[in-house]
Amino acid sequence: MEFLNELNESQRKAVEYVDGASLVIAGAGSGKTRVLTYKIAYLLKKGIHPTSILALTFTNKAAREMKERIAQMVGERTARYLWMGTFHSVFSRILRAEAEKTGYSKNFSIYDSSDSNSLIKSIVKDLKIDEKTYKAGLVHSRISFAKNNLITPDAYRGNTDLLKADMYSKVPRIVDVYDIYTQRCKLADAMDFDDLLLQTNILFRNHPDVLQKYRNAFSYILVDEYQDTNFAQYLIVRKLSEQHERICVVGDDAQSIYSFRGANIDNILKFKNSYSNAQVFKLEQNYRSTQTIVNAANSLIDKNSEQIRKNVFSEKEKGNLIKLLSTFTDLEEGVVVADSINQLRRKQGYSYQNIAILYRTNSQSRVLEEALRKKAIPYRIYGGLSFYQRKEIKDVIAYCRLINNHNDEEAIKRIINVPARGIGDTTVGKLTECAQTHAVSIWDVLQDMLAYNLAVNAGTATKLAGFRKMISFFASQSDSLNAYELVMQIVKMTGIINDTYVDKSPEAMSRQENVQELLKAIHEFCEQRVTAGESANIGDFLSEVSLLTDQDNTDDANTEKVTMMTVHAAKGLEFKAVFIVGMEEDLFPSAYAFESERSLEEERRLFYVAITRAEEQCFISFSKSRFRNGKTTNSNPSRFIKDIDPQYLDAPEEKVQPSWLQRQDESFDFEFERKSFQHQSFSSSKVTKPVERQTAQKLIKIAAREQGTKQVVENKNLPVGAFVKHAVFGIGKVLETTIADGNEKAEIDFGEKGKKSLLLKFAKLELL
DNA sequence: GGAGCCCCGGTTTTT
DNA sequence: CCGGGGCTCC
Repeated sequence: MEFLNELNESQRKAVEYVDGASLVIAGAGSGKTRVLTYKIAYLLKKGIHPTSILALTFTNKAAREMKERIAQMVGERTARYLWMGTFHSVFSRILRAEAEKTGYSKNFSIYDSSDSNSLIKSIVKDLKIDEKTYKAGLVHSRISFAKNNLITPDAYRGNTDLLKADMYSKVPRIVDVYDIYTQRCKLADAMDFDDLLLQTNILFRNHPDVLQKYRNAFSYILVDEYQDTNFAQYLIVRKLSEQHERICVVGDDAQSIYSFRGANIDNILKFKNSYSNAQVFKLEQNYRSTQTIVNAANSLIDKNSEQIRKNVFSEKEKGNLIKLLSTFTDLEEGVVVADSINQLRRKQGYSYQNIAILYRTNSQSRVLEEALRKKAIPYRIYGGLSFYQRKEIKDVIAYCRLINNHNDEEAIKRIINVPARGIGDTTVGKLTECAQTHAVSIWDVLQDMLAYNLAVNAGTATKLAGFRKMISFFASQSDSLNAYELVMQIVKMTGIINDTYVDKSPEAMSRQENVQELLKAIHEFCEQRVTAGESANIGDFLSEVSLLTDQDNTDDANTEKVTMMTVHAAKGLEFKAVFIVGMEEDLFPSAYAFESERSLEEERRLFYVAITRAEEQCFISFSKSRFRNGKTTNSNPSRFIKDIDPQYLDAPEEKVQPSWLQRQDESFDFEFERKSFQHQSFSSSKVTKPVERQTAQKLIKIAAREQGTKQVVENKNLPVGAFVKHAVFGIGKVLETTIADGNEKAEIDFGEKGKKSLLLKFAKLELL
């Protein structure tokens, strides 16, 4: 097996150990995926049958890429039989296969988060409890937490800790919502994402024979990104592997950034508690980044208390220092980043696709976009609304779901009046209520409206019957037509396709394109399945598409464009140059992270992930003010900057403060005082005074001193409506203030002297 | 039942 | 600033 020579010693050891449980701690850029793929190839070459290998990942993309690499090593004909996929897709397959033991049908629908939220919302409404207190997102995250910890509604009711916690949080009825939510999902023959794991656990618990079957089937189990597993996932893996303990988990505790989604870092930290004989392998050589970047990242993560200590090192060149970029406004930040990108291209020959801009929140992308656009720098933004979350796409999918599973409540509610066919909210409300009282699905009510005493007038009844017949007709076709042919019929007959042709507005055009795109995707899906000799009906399509996100949209990933994404989305990727922007208190770390040391440490890991994306150059920028939620707020450099050993940082020469910023301080005195009166604590030096030259150390000291000071000045702009006095124009009223190219401008009405647009850095205005 | 206005609230998000 | 949801008016 000469391919093992392509590995370094620790990688090779990790690959060759197959006799028992092992934990591979893989530092950033240390060849984690390589170890996994080689290990699978190694097992296959040792004669293990591909169907006995279960490899679990967190994204479809990771699974697909790994499968491709393995196919290259051992051949496609072998690789295709591997059980490789996301937790959710693998276990949804098993749940469908074992449907008669689960209480769900094999055609069960999968509710995505928005389906879950909308169902929760309707339940909260039904229970007549306050919708503001019981916000769908909040309730969903609690339900999700419960499910991830295998706490059923009954167990929840018996758990005094949870009940108390809910009482203190003033949401004591969460448990009722959870209970009803579970019933409604069941009635709709639908599982949400968390159910796929919960129900798998329940299946294994209630049916030891089934568990045993899969234990025997999977003689080797591998788990990628183990630091991101939750309890439900941990237990599935544990149950499947506890007899033979031929399990290998790979991950990096330093890159655990999904605890808000239920991931439990303890799973990796305490792996040895579950598998006491486990061998631990550490991959510590980083092949991605320069020494400076690796060392800087190490010095940062060293500040976390909860971690598995490791010594990540790089043998690449030392490389440039991490450059700190300090600006006064977020607009200026955009300009500086754009300029630096141009410089990287000119002086170092980087191309756009070598460069990424990473931020903490999606909303930061806007200003950056504008700055790049102004300098004609091409970019591509990842994240935001995914393809499958777009309305028109979800509508079409909802038709498919309803045809496949008539009881799917969220699907029927979604499309019963799309395109508009005169079945409004009132009617849907009646239908839902009627279904509730008889404990049946909405579809059941439609089947026999008279028997269920549905109180609608004759016209509405006709429309409902028409809808029901249409869905039944599609369903009757679903055996003879493949997914593509059926969806084609749907979009034509329902008028969805015509709906998108109503006008030539950009929105309508885009919807049209999206539907076409979907049709194309379904077409490809069908062709692939047919080539592989598999069926390609609507159910086959749905079971794939429900667990698909467009993270793996590779359409123009290799084009000449700068990548812009959140740090979360950047995990696993690498770029020659990385800009981490908005490194400010309350933004990164997020203001939400201050509740606990744990969440603060997670933010630090997030920053660690960001830095370690860089191969050669890393830039960290922060701004002294930022436009957020409609307001300009002042901000201080992130505490995390001072966590990095200053010897790896190149701090900026502080520019002389522009006069407009200084005078702004004065003009805002009254606003300043009002606020500081309200909040007792404030420091008078909100803005760093001009400094000729600041070393990294000094700057970091300032960061240290300023962090923790609550912001009191909210609006740096001249207040609209204020009266000002100008040396030449006299007294005027402020109509509007804007910031263009980092310069604050004000539109001021000077009465008979007319309206003037003035740059505040030049106009000597006195606030009256 | 549907279009247009007002008010509120606003992290991250592999499935 | 922005989108979503609730409300009003046709």
